[in-house]
Amino acid sequence: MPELPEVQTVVATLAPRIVTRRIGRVELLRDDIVHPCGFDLAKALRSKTVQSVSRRGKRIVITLVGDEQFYVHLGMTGRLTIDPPSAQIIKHTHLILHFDGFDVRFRDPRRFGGVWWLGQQSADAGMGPEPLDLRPAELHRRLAKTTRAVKNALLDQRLVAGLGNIYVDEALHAAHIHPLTPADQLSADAVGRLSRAIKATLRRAIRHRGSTLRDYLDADGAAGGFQRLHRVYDRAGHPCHRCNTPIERFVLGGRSTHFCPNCQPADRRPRRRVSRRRTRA
DNA sequence: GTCCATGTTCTTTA
DNA sequence: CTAAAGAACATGGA
Repeated sequence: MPELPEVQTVVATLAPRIVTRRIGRVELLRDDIVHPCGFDLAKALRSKTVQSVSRRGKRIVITLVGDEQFYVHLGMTGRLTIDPPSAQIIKHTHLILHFDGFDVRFRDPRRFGGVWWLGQQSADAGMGPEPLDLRPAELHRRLAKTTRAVKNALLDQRLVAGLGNIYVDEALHAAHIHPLTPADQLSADAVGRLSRAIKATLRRAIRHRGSTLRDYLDADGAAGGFQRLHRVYDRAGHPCHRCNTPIERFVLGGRSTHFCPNCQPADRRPRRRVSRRRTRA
């Protein structure tokens, strides 16, 4: 479930615990989560000290003293948590890094996530720019290269890195853009709104420590709070907070897509706005 | 049993 | 050849 705000929150909770700390024993309980396949991760990490923890797109990048690095991708259900060494090892725990006094454990039931050893390589390969420092003109240039629906284009990590199903739906609503709009047909004005909407949505989500719908927890085991502020995601049939029109849901590229038919019209220009922002609680 | 899920990548189709 | 659409991956919860 983790998109940029959730990954950022994991990095923020993990970094202060492990930076400058030394990894002791490494337990790899399931070796097919390691890439490249067959790489001896335990050997590479044992007795190494963590220099930094950062984020690139949805990747959690851990750099060791000596500048070798690896990244963890949480996939759909992955968690990277700090646990007491005495904690029971629950099902689907695939990797344990033993530090002095605590463990860092990677658990991922669906195993869409994993650990990628980079060595001296950068974590940038195949990644688009970071959305939080992407200029509108650059976003416009990138969107203009594809006829795909803007929602599909924004989910493409090579076009821009870090957005997923939740935040694309939320940002398109904030920008008043229909998800099926061909990416290359967006006006400069629309891309300007989209650029601001993406940044504002991500910043708010980070401030609220991400969204927990089902599986996501940060490194301290804490859930996010942004799901309570979603305007469209998982709100099909509920009134739009801006205009009270029921939010609609359809499937696009195998992903559920949520939008307000009044605020995000397919063709026509203007829209109605109702003064009331919220229905009673 | 059925459907659905915060992601990515491979395969198929146009 | 390229771009876009679909299927596949694996598990669990409603």
